Amino acid sequence: MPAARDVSGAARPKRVTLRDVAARAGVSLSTASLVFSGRGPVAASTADRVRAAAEQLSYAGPDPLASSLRQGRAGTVAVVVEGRLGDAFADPFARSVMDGLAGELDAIPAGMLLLARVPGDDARLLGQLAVAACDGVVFPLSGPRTDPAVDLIVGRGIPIVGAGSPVDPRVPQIRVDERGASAAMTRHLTTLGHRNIGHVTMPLTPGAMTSVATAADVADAVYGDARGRALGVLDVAPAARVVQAASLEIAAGMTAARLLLDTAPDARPTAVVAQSDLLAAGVIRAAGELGIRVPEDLSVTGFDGLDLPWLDYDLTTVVQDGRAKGRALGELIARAMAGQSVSSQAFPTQLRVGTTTAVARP
Amino acid sequence: MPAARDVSGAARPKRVTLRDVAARAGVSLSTASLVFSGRGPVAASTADRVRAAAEQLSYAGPDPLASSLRQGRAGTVAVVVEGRLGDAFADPFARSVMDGLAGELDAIPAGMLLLARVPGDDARLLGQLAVAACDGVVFPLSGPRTDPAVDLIVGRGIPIVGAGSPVDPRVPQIRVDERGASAAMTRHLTTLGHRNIGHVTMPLTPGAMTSVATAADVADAVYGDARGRALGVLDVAPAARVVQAASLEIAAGMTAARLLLDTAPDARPTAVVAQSDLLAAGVIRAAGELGIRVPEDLSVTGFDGLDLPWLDYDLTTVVQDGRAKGRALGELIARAMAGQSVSSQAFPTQLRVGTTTAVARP
DNA sequence: CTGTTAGCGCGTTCAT
DNA sequence: ATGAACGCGCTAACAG
Repeated sequence: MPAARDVSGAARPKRVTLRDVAARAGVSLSTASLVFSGRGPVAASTADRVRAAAEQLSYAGPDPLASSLRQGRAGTVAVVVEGRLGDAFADPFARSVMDGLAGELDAIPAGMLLLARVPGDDARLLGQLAVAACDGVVFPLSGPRTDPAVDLIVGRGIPIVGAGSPVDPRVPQIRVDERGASAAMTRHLTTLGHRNIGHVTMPLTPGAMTSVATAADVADAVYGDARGRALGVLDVAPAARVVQAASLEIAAGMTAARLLLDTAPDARPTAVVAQSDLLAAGVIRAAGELGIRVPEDLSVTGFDGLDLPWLDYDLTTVVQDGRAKGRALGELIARAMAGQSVSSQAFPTQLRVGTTTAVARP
Repeated sequence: MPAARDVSGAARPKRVTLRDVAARAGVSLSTASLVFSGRGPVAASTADRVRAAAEQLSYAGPDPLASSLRQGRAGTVAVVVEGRLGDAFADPFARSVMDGLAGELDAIPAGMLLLARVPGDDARLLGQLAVAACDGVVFPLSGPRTDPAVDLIVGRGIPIVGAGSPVDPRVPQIRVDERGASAAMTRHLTTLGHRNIGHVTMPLTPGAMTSVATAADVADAVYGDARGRALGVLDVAPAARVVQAASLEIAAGMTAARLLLDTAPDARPTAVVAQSDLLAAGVIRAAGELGIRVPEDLSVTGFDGLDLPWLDYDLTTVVQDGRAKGRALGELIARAMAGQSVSSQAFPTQLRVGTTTAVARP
């Protein structure tokens, strides 16, 4: 009694395979295979017979799993986002990056396997990456600068690319000069005469709470982009008071801003550099609630260059094209998966002056 | 000369397999397999030998593809979102549903394969579904009421679940009584004395433009939730003027609202029922620009019950728990994939009265 | 507790 | 243009 399927043969509705179709059509297995993949030359009449047989047997095409195994490729790229799914996509800039990336993956073509790094549960991500069938891994959003996942993925012989993180020689990047852009923005403010500058950072570490951050906190930041942007501010304004926001949401920006603004008027910053447009919107809102006028009493800057129609200002910000960044990531992983050697690339940003910054009042 | 790999053997860095590890450890293939899957009882010393051998050969664990083929499961659930990725996640409610769904898929455990139905390119989605390795398909957001993808997926013998769409006896649903909730909301307004009611719908069809919609347009709507909500309004206020928004974004709500509000004051609606909170925010904003006060001159209602901190009102809306809805979808697909028979379930909503509705002025 | 055996469903040589 | 064979890498069922 060799195989168990003989036992259950009567009960189980045995699945129809390419072999069955070939038999029904009176051709060999390989011929039927060619009909479905469209790769080899098959006589039209033969092909029709095969397709007819498939329809009769209600065969829906080659099994993706078996096909993948045979071809040695999963047809899938894993995309790692930071935080819960709902949070990861809360930032419009993140969405535009994902959108551009999705377009390029479609073109490969490859499916997009979405993996979330839930804060405080790195093990889950590692487990998923260990068993996920994928041909490449993309870290499209800023994550931890060092990541144990890299060893794992490299160990499986799968290419990785990132957008600034994880920092590892084996991970080619689409890299933005966060520090330089942030420094340029801060210089814009000092040029306008601002001397007392506040800074609202994105979370520096997972599970961050709203808090005042020291230079050491900045230097030790887990998240590379937040670190870079904060360093850029401190490069130009070493005395800047730095407050860390608890998330990327507007409400978090408001909370952080109050730590900066709810003080005696003469100690209060005349300008606040926020690390994202949404945080900047929160700063503006908090200022409004405190009766502080923007930009007369307070200049506010953002980062990313989002389109925020509900904001009554044209935000001074650092513009980066998220869709293009996503596409660049897609091209990078596509080339890496094709076996070509790829290397990190710089991605441009541009300072755009809006109506939220003005000369400092004497 | 049987196999080609003998030819390329010298050149190609042959991949290390479980067989190699077993040989190195001096155990049989199946024993090594048990060590990695942790399923069978293996002597601790044997297991250590195997793991040591794996490390020496830098073997990163069983190939997911081969493992999947053998087990007959991909370990992946396809999740179909409507529209481009960036757009699909623009709606916070959609994000909360996805978040809840992701949590349940994690628990199965299964990966989440994200597929987007790009408007005007249904073929792409069908192609992806035809070759995607997945054990189930979820339509978590409202899509077309009829969908050719259903035949394809059912043909592959894979379970499907949805949130109101596609409408098909083979697709169990987590179903919201859109029509009833919308009618109840409209009744809230008529009870307040409103007689001239306007309605802003979500897109009724793919590629919708801002436009006045007739009863026939509503009846023919492709998207089931938009249709149901509009029918609910018309059930209670048959004379309601209906305008279709071009997207779910605030700006689209503003544009649509102008069609309703930018008229002679005595012809203008005294209340507008919007099909989503974001559209309602657009209506409020458009009203503000036209000097129309909310709720004194105009009552506005939404749908979903989002948390919109930047809105200066507490929106009157229909609350539904998106996270819970996502979880319900996850449980449903999990049970279906386990071979259990599942059936559609009702999902509750609740009318919440805020500060954007008031009695109609005489 | 370990080894042996038999495929999962397909794509790809080669020879005809 | 077609068919026969082989094995991708692994796991499930047995036997010992």
